[in-house]
Amino acid sequence: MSRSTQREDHLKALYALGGSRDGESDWVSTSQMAAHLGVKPPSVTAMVQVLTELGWAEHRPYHGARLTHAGKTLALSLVRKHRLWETFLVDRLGFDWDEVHDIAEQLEHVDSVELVERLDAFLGHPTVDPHGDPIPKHDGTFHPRHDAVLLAQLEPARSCTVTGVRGGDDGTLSALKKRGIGLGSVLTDEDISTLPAAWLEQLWVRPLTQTESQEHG
Amino acid sequence: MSRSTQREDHLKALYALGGSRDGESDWVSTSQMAAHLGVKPPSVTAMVQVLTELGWAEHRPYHGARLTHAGKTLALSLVRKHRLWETFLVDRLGFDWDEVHDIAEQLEHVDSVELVERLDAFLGHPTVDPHGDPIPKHDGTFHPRHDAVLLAQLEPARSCTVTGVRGGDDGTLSALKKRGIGLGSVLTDEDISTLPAAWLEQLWVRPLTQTESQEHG
DNA sequence: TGAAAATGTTAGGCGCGCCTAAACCTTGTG
DNA sequence: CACAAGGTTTAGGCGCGCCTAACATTTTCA
Repeated sequence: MSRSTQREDHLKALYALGGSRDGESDWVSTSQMAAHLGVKPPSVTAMVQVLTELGWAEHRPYHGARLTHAGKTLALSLVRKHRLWETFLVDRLGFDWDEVHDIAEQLEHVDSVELVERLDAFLGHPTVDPHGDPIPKHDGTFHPRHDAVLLAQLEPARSCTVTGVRGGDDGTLSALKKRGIGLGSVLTDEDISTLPAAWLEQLWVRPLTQTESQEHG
Repeated sequence: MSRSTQREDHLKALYALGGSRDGESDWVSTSQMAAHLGVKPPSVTAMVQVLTELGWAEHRPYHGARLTHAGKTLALSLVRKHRLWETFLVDRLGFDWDEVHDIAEQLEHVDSVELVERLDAFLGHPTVDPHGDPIPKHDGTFHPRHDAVLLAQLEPARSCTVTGVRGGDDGTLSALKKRGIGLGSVLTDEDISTLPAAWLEQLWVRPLTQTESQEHG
């Protein structure tokens, strides 16, 4: 890996585990990060110290680390790259959505601003990736996830359409694929009751309007 | 860089400097490789020893190294990846041919057989890259460079069309671009006499037929 | 509240790829 | 044919990211 690949991965972990809020990022423990990255905690401590020196994170020993504003900007640019590549792999190369994560992981570390911007244009400036996750724009802002709620929060006896998958490890994705569930799939009340409970917290959905429901009645 | 990126780079250097022949590869000195790779000779010696243990190269101490058959197969698959990515960057993303080498260099180390094959299909199974260099097929064979000769070998007073650039460092490529020379450019006898002498050994061309010449008369 | 358990950091060591310096061929020439 | 000159390999050391073991702090709960 290039000198900075590991830094980038730690930055992304910090973002993934604590950085989602609009305002400040949450404090994240080094063991959380270690688990996420497949590495032991002392390695994370060392790396977090490097990130701190670079001005990308703050570290409160024994309490955790979080991104600075600069770090968050950088993390967003990595997320952007990752999601653009996933979009390319699925939309243009025909991969299934559960096959692209590892490849995108590698592609995202390719260092060229020009490449990202041209890829974005080539793909038609997409706003969501194949898992329904929003793609940050060049300036770090998002197209927000409009009407979507987690399936668990959906009002009872309501049909809905799938707009995204939270977390999105390849195992879950391929299980979803096996049941024929993808972006845009419509789930009726009955469908929902047969789903594994774990998925209730993972599926982003948009409630269907009356008229839409009737079309699928 | 991933653990094997360096191995791959040494393999490619070995191929680039000595492995072009159809039969056996030529012996290449460690200093040649070092210069090519931008490292010092002792580093190359160490790496060549690793490649030897892996069965990808042979090493005659104080004389040089060369690829084994297995090593050559691997090197060809790297060349294939590199040229497919260059094709993608130029044909699909609209890069100029002198901008793509460094990016392709990074992309080529992405590890996924499936990715390469899908990229190949997406590009329509191209046989030459944007510099006119042939793209090895999956099985390691080439579409040979049919009628092409080096410009230096062109019979006098003959017009020709450019089919490739040998070597192809970005400096030469951008100089060619500045003079409006690209793949498919037609060079008349007069054009040729005004070119820098160095280019005579770098440009692959195909002589024009009588009829073709008249069209450009 | 104060010890045990859980969590986090520091110390020290390892592999990898790189370097410089020193020892080692090979080759070309007197 | 010996020896100087040049290129090549071996020796030894460094930075980076990772590990385990030992030490420090926070948290939990009797």
